[in-house]
Amino acid sequence: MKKELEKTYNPADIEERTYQKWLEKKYFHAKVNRDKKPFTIVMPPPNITGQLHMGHALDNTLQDIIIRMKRMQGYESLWLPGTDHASIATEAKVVEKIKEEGLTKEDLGREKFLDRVWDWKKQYGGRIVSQLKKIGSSCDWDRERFTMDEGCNKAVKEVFVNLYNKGLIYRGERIINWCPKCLTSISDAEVEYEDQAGHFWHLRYKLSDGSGYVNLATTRPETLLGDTAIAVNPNDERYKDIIGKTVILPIVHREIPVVADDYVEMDFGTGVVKITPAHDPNDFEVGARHNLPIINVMTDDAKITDDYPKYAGMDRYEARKAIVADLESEGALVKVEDYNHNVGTCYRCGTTVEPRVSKQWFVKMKPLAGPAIDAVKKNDTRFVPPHFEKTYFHWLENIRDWCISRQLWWGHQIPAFYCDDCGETVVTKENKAVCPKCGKEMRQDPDTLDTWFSSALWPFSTLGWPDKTEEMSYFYPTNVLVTGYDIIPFWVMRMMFSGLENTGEVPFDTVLIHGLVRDSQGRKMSKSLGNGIDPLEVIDKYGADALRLTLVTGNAPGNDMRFYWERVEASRNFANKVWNASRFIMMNFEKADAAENTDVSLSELTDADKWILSKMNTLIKDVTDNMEKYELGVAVSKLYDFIWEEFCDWYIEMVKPRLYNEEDTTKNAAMYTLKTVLINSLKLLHPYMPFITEEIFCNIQDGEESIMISDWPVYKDEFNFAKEEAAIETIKTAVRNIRNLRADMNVPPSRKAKVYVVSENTDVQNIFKEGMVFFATLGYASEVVVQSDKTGIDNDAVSTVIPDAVIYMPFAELVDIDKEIERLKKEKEKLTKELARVDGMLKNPNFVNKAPEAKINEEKEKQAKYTQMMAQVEERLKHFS
RNA sequence: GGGAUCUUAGCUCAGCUGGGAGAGCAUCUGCCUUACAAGCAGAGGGUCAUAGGUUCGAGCCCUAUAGGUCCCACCA
Repeated sequence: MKKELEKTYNPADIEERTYQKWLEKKYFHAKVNRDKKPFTIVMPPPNITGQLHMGHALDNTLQDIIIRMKRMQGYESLWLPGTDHASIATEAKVVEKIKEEGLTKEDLGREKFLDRVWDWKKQYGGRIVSQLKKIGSSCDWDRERFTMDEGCNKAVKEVFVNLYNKGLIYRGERIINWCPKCLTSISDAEVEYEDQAGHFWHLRYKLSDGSGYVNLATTRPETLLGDTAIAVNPNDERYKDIIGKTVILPIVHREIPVVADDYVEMDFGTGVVKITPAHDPNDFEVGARHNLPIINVMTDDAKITDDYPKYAGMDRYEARKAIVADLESEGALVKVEDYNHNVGTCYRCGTTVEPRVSKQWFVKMKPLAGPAIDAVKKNDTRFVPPHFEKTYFHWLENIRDWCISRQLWWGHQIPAFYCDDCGETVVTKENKAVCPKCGKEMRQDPDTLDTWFSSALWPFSTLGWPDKTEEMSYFYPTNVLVTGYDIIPFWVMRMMFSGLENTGEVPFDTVLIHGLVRDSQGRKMSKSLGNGIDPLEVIDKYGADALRLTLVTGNAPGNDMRFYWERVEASRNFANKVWNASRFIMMNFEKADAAENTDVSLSELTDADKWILSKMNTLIKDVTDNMEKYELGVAVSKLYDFIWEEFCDWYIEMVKPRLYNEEDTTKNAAMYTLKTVLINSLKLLHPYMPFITEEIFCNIQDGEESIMISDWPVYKDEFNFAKEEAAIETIKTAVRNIRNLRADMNVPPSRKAKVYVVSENTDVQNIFKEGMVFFATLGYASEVVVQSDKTGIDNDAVSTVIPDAVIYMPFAELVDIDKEIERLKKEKEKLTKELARVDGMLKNPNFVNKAPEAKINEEKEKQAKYTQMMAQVEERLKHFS
């Protein structure tokens, strides 16, 4: 035993110093060690632009809990950290920054701009990393990676070339989602739809042959400039005769055909749709089916092109107004309705995306999706909780090709080269290419890859792939991936098919899904609402352990949770409880230093010692089981209850008289038990609350240098004491009943009472004779008498019935007969109800015939117990009536 | 339109493969008992959304209904 602990737990100074110690000792570092089984978690890399938020705190706490347990269980445990280059977000940040200097990307040029981004990364990219350390993350920082480092770049090129050679990556002119603010294409998954109030403009088109007009409606009149047809349903009787005719497009006065296509819904609007293949994905497909021309009417930043001088340079919304006005003056506008519709927005900046036809690179998804679906169907990878595999299947089964090229500079440049002379394309891992046809030096595609392309390779690129490294063969496939359900389509899915395609194996055997941390009103935490809670603020106020505990208690995997300061307070209180229990134990060790480290044989243990050791033994088993099933919340609540209730409120209270009594001969046994239970509890708790457990462990256990590298507790048969457990539970019931009686009668603790225990059962008598001392300390008894009948007990004494015994307390002047009768009646009522239930079951022939025998016996025992207690209660009642 | 998920104490949520309804906070009562008032001892509070079904037995399994949340698709 070293030094005395402070009266309350103060996390601030302890956390910093403890984390430093762990780092110095290299406890987080994992090596290839063929003598041990590996356990691997690869951290979802936070964006370098990011600041730690509650989502990160939750995600990393879960990972840390798992990896710390596995490390203690003796696995070679690797938690590999890293950060993501976040192309759009980072590029936007740096563009913003150079704007302050009056510069644009183009002013600087690609190379200099990228230098600036790397500078930015150097300066701010580590911020999130140091924040991760604050919550106690035990990752192997020696292996920290970055999605744009050399190794990742090598992996990216390898994959790109492989997929290209297999025909799974292709370049094509397609309609894609374009963000006019970020000035890049984005993938389908990166578009977020939101309901927006808009209008429905009803227009009138004149048939070219002068035979009449056709009415149609649109939410985007400005795209009319690019219309190349109108369409009707082939089965629509109303329009049968105009199919194949042409109409005059208003304003533009272009002659465009009327085509028939199943895509058009007869029941919606007028049943006629204008077709703009260049600016609507559905129209694009209609256009493809009917060989319609594609007319792009907008520039990169969503302004009308110079092809339409009247509107040139106007952005889409200005142009809309101008065109609507012109339609009206031309007499082509029939009416305007209010209309709500879903609009796609860029998930990064919120700008309305503009569907646009352009030449991009795509990954052909169908052939890759199949194996990814099968792997989960075969349970090679399983989801926790399992129902998220449905989300996963849903996405993969309906997947479309993945647009992977981005018109950005920050990212992995596409390893494709073009010949400006002959148009030849070469895809290669080399940094240069010469045209195989005309020998000319080729120009590399200026675009970069979707950030998620490199993230998809993260579980193996970080382990050295494509090289055949030791790490790769030892740590891969990884064990568990921890992430939020919102990331399944972006990332989990893509890692799955990338892993299978490139390594032939699933990248992880388990996907542990968690929910979102919301504010106290259930809203998503967001910058715009200003309702976010900074985890670092929580750590400052209450400590990292309290934050971690708050994030994992009372929450089932995959469910969202609400953040309440009150919950953090409760966690902090628990930390303090653990602290003080430890303090109590250490104080007693100091007093009795001779007793310290004395080996105690099992025969010296009292019933109370055996009871708590037995409980602890069960706890070890349960907590380990729950944790291995990733039921982290369930596990920690069992721990919490055990430590607070069983250990602190019962065992420590029971053991006090032994510690305070100089003569007591079982003191060693008590000390041994206190220490054993405390150490084991601390170990089980360590993954959840690493700092406080380390601090206490190191103070109490001078031999070992860290709880982090100590052994995980295991269940031991010799600590299984069923009989003693039952005995102490009987004592606890009796004590609780006595306290109840006293509280009912408002007897202050200062007023002690003589307690009689009457039982005919000698086993029960012995239990109470052994446990007499507990009645004095826990039940405020002045004297305890155990006897087999009521001799010498005042008949008016208050009483309480427990199985096989009646407890009497003579409080002559305090007894309120009416109250006593009321209480007994309540007890009777309760027993009557229980008996009715048990009797009902046992009288039911179906139950007796069909229920398992163990269950029937259990009910029979209860029946006997309740019947016996009922008789006692009735006898007491008879006396008073 | 399709799918997922939720509905349990005043509030926020647990409840693992079906076998006597739980926690934290809040409320009420009594305690500064030499580890802890960030504490101790007690109390009250629930037709487990509704209606059926399966079962000896349902908060848990099945079906339908209502309400909430989320995801996907989308009618131009």
